[in-house]
Amino acid sequence: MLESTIRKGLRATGRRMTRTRKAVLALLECTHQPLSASEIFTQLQEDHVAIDLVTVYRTVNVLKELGLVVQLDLFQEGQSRYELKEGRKHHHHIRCQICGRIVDLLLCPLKKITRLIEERTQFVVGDHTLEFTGFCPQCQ
Amino acid sequence: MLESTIRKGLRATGRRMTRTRKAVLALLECTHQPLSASEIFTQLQEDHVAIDLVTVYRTVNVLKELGLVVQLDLFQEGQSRYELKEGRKHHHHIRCQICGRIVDLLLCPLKKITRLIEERTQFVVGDHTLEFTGFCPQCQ
DNA sequence: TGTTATTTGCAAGAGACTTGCAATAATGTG
DNA sequence: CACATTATTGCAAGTCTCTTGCAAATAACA
Repeated sequence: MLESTIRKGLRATGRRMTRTRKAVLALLECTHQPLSASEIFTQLQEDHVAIDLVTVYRTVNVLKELGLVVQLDLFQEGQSRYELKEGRKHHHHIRCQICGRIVDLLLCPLKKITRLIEERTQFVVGDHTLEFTGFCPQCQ
Repeated sequence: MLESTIRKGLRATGRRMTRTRKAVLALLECTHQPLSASEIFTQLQEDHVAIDLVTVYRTVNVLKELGLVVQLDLFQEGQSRYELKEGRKHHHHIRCQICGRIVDLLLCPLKKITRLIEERTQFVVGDHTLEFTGFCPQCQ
């Protein structure tokens, strides 16, 4: 996404475009895997971007609030991952239990299910998580 | 489940039936919500059962290894919950965002989806999580 | 009842994430 | 462009969930 557009989004909520926010956005933009905070931290260090892990956490939270980034909680990983939204459709993931690779599943089969659940439970369904684990072609 | 059956399962792996294991099992048996370790701890304290939080963690892990208990990681809760398996079918949950109440969804709509994912990704699919949040009838 | 190995409680540690605060840097104004 | 203002950063320390080490307690079984 255009930096100026993001800058406007930040300004609209009284925030500023900073060196570190640019760096995190750029990293998420060129990475095709959802990254954890510590992975973002490590990768930026390798890229010689000075940033603190605390700032990574604060940055992904801001980007999440702005709706630029989605937070994923994958199956028993014990940490969150973040990926750029960038106009992408809501989707789910499968993670290889061996190598940890995460692949997007370009579908969400839950629309009918959601309606069924609302009928049966009388809940108003908000959000859902659906994540798979398994063995990828290389690790089988 | 019968205590003697569980005792046999424990013995078969060189383990023992203890006061604390009985207490955790009994609590899970009479509770109709998946409980977190700290909830188990607090509830047992109120019931005047002397137990350490560490022992709760160790106990639920043993019961999980024996296949007596299922570990749930609900949507962005930051803690695991445990519920008795007791011959119950695989199922999912919905949690109220306001009051935290958890309701069982007595269905799993993912068999066809799993096959579709295996075809498309060439993964061998192992496990999955599917959890919903929303607003329960009382909190709407 | 006694022997032995498992289990427990306590203290301490690990890992993910948050908060307080002073120093730093982005903004937009003159 | 320089300045004043206010958000942001880095550091230290704290929180929370969960794990590990170890000596003392207890279950199992002869």
